[in-house]
Parts: sequence; structure tokens; C-alpha cells
Amino acid sequence: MKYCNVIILDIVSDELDRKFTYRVPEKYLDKIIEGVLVKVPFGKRRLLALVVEEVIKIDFPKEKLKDIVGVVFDTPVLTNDLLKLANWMSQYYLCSLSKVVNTMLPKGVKLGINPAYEKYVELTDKEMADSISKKASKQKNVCEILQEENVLKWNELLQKANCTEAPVKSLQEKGVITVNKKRVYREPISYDKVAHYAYKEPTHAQKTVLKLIKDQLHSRDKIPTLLFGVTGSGKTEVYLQVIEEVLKNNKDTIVLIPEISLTPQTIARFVGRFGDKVAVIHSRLSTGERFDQWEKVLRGKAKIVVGPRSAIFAPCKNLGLVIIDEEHENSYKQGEIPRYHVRSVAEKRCEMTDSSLILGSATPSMESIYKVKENKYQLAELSKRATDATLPDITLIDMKSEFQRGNKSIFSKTLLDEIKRNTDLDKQVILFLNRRGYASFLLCRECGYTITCPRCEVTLTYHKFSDRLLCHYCDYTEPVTSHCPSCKSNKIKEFGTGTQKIELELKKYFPYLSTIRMDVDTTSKKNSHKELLDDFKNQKAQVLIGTQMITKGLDIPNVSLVGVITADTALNLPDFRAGEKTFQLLTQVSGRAGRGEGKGHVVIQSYNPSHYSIQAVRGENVRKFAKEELAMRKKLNYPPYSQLIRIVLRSSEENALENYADHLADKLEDQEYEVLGPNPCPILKIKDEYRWHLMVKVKKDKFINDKKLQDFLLEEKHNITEQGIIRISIDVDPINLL
DNA sequence: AGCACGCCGACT
DNA sequence: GTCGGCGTGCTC
Repeated sequence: MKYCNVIILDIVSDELDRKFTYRVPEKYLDKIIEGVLVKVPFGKRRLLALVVEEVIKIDFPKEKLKDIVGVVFDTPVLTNDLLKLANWMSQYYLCSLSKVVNTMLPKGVKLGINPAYEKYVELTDKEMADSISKKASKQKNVCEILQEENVLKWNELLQKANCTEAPVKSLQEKGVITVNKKRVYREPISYDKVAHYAYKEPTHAQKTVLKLIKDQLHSRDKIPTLLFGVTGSGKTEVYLQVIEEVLKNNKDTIVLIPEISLTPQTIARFVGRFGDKVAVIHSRLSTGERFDQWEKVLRGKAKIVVGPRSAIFAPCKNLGLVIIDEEHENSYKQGEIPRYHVRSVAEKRCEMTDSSLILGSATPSMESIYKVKENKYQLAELSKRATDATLPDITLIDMKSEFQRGNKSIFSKTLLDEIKRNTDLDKQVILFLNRRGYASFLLCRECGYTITCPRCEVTLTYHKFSDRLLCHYCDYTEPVTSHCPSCKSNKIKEFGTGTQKIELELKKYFPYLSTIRMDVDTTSKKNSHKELLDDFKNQKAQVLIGTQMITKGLDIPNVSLVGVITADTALNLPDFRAGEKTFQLLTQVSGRAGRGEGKGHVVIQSYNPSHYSIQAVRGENVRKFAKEELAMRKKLNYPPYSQLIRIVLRSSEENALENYADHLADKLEDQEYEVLGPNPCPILKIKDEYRWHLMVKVKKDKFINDKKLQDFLLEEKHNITEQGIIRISIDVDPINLL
């Protein structure tokens, strides 16, 4: 190619977030193709860029075009299908191609090739700093900040001082401060003698499922498989044996797992079966390690990639299979730009590369169940647990009548009895609390005042460990007070049921029981998650109290009782998926009971136990639940029967925000689009910014082809961003509606 | 983002 | 005048 478009990788700034055209010098004619990394002159600098396409018609003064000055890597860093996929994502999720490409490439691609440096600023000449004249106010300010912090990252300093880099550079020239570049070193990954994970002869059910999936592997018109299997039904062994088959055809596999399940045990199964053919990606890897894993795939040395959401972008040259385990997990949707859902992206990549797709879950998403109904997915079912363990008994407790009977405790009588009975038998108990949003907060019993975050207007959570109040949406924190800021009484005390509170309450009834608590506070340290679980597994405590994080992949045979303190919390969220989330969560939690010998028991406490989402948890009745849930979705025309585009508007100026939200909704309605809202977001304020949102509802799968709507939204975004008061973000197929 | 340009206030 | 701080505009 003679001329090509590139996107800049070094920087992500809105203004540079587009394509630039360069001339290809003669000597690179055979080297430069799509997906190649190059060096380009850009202003006075030389930057790393990615060649994305050939340009034939140039809409830029040809004589002003500059030459590409270097080719950085001996091979394209994005395979052909990935580049196509990037273009599709850019269109589908309405974001720039450079944002997509930047998420596709590991950070280390840039750093590994250009050694990794980070700029640090340090105050070195204190005397001179003090002698800076007052008129250089910005410099003075920068010095003051550095007096406090000593060493700061370059961009953090600019942010803190709220200045451009000019004053900092001046200080550097004067020798008041020094700027150090710190090399980021990468560490190799070790496959540390992972024990071989032996082939297991498939059960009858597994054989049936394997046949269905393998037929798809060799079929011409492939459709994805929804592998529906209850917890412990042996899905992993099915995955492993399908991968074996794919390997035989010399094709590559990508296995996607929610980050939280990427535990050493899970990894050990894949590495234990396939050894160094496996590349593993997880959040604990350093940039360098991540780069190494990525390169292993690019060079064809790894045939299997196991990783979270982002692993769907592994540069496999010969993709044959993608597996999405726990496909219903919300973490498969990226919360930032590009706001992609890995299920949709995987479907597209498989379609482009003629690969098979397996979606595994015990509680599939409504999206996937609906596709089975439409015959767009095939259903493969593993109904029985692979081991002989049977499904647990589930008791639903109505907390309203419990309260009416005079039980004001957070534990129902049944749950207390069960805790006693099970621990008396030397069995272990898990107590589950829905989310930390329901942890304790300070409430004045005199006047009802609660302490909220001054920036986000949400209730601050009380953390006993640090004895401070904490905001869960920003990093705001303040000390506890003994007197109510509103009425000055001393009746302001912690209230609510956090994991700590449950632990304390439990001690009142059973002072002799030892407990382990798992939540964000106790697991923030590296490895503490695993350590706590190991302790529990080794029966160092009889009761495990935890939030969400204990629901996944926990397999402890001695647990015979699971208690859910309040099932309602998720149900009450202002979200049309609340029922689905509640059902999935409760089913997952229930699956933790009775994984060894003997029947497990689950006690679910709820203020609304007749709700179908809670009722259907009995017997893990996914079909029953799906029937009711889909009927509701259809009636209200929610996904999967329609497609939503959520538009979030943020501003510190409430009036301007509300006016613009109304204006935008009107404009959309004028064009005959169905609009929900505008409304204030359920979380009205985050980090000093008010938030409003509105939802555009289109016919399912129609947004990608609705150029008119896409252009309108991009145009609006452009115009409103230029004014600088309101910020706008667009989320196609949103999961989070808060 | 980061580079240079150029305006403008302060000081020889 | 002229020096330096710091905002502004541009990058194929």
C-alpha cells in the first residue's frame, strides 16, 4: 500500500482519537500491511501507531503527508479478524476505533517494545523552592504540593496542581525538581509443576453433550451451544474434552472465565491437562507477564488462552473455539469505553473465523435462553451433578411474619435452629449477605438523620476495622461522630446488617462458634481471599460470613447449611434485570450447600418470599423462572425482546443537565424513537457530578444498522462536549442501570 | 498528550 | 525593552 491510515497508540486524548494518513516509503512497501505497528512523525514527536487500512482517496493535502519512519514489530500485532472485529465494535458500541484497538492490545505491546518508563517528579532543591517568587504562582503551588508528597507521578502532579506542564518544566530547568524515569520490569511466568489433571471418562450425560458440541465443530453452519448445567455437573471436563478435539485439528481455543473465578485451582485444570500450550491471563499479572502471555499466543506457541473478558482479543491465528464459562456473569460487560459485552463480541469473532462458541452456565442469561427459543443457539444440558451429591433442600422464610411474631433479630428462628443443628454435627455453615451496600451506616435514632457523602449523596458505610465512614462510589472517607450533626443527640449509632454486624449478632447466640468473615475489607490484601477460604476449608472456623464473593466456585464438602440473610436486596434495585440477578445469585449461593456427602440445606430469609425469582430457586428451576421472566420482558418489551441504548448525562450544574436531558429526549421522540426517561439516575450524584439518564428502545438487533440514530447521537455528543458543561456517555446493551 | 507560539505583566 | 509565566492551538 502507498498510503495508509494509522491510529495513534501512545496517547488517548479525545482530539487525537481518530485516524491519520501517512505515506508508505518504498523500503517498507512489502512490510506494511494492516495490523502492523509503526513509528510515525507526529508534530515534533515520534509516536507508536497501528496501521488500520489502506487509503486510496486522500482527503488531506497530499504534499503535507509525512512518511512512516519505522516498522516496530516483525509481525502484525492484530490478526486480520481482530481488525475486522475492531471495526465492528467501533460501529456497534459507537466509539472510536482507537479506543477499541487500545483495549485489544495489552499495555505491554507498547511498553515491551519501547522499554517501560514512568515519569516521577521529585523535589530536590528545597531552598531554591522556597525562594521562588510569589508571582510564579503556579510554580509555587507545584512546590508546595511536592513538599507534602515528596515524589509524585508526572501526570498526578499536573492534576493536583491543576496546571499545564509549563510551570513544572520551568522548575525542572531551574533544577528545583528532578524528573526520573522509572523502568517497569516484566517478570516471567512460571508453570511451576502444576499437577497433571487427568482425563476423566465422561458420564452418559457428558457424552451426549460432547456429541452435540463436536457435531457443531465440524458443521458448516455453526450455531453456538448453550451448555446448561447445574453447579457441579462437570462442565469443565466437557470443556477440556472439546478443547482436546479442537487441538487435534490444530486450532486454537479461547476460554473466558469471570475474573473472580480465575483462581489457581481453575487455572490448574487447564494447565494440568494441556501444559505449556496454555497461556493464562489474569489481573494479578504484571504488564510484562501479560505481554509475555500475549506474545506466546501471537507466535503460535500457545494454543489455548484462559482469561477474563479481555482474553477474547487474544491474537490467535487459527481460532477454532471460544468458551464462555458462567456466561450470565455481569463482569463480561465492560464498564468503560468500549462498553462491550463479551458474549456479543465472541459471537461476532466466531462468526468471522468460522469458530464454535460454547456458553456455559447453571443459570443462563435471559438473552441466551431466548436465543435457544429462537433456535439461534442449540441447547446442551447436563442436568445431574457429576458426583452423587443431591440438590439441597431449600426453606424460604418470610421475615415479615417473623417480625410480627416478635422476632426483631436479623436471624429467623429456623436459621438459628439450623445453625445450631449443623454445627453440633460438626458440619460447616455459610452465611450470605447480598451486598456491602447494605452494610452498616450511622443512623440517629432520635431524628432519623443518616450521614451521607457530600460529593455523591449516598449513605456512608461504617467500617469497624478503621472506625471510619466510607463512600462506596468515590474514595471519600471521614471519622465517625458521637453526636448527630443534625439534632446533636448522642443516639447516633451504627445500623444495618453488614458482615461485621452479622458476625457480632451471631456471637450473641453462639459465642462458642468460630467465624471467618469475607468481604472487601478482609480480602483487600493480596492472597487473603485464598487464605481465608483455605482456612475455612481446613475447618479452622465453623461459620463463613460473606458477600457476593463467596458465591463463586467455592467447593467445600463439609458445608451442609447455607443461610441467606436477606434475599431482597438485589430484588429492590431499580433495574429490569433485578429478578434475574436475584434468581442467579440465590441459585449460585444455594449450590454451595451439600457438595460432599449428605444432603445440604439452604435457608433463605426474605421479606418477599412469594416473588417468582425467589420461589424458583427451589429445585434450581431455571425453566420455570425463565418462563415467567421472559413473559414479563415480552410484556414490557425489554431485552431480549428489544434493544436498549442508555445515554448517561453528567454535569455539576443540575439545571443545565435536566434541561439538556429533556431536550435530547424530545429530539429523539421527534424522530419517532421510543425513549424511556429522562430521569435522574438511581445513583444521582457521583464525585460531585449529577447524573441523569435516558434510554432509547429500538427493535432488537437494529441499532447496528440504524445509521441515522448513530449519527444523531455522535453529533449530539460532539456538540454538547464542545460546550464543556455536560458530559455524555452512550452504552449500547447496558447491564448497569444505576 | 506534548510541543511551540505568542500574549502580557513585572522588572531592569 | 526584554524576560519568563502560562494559556492556546495544532498535530497526517
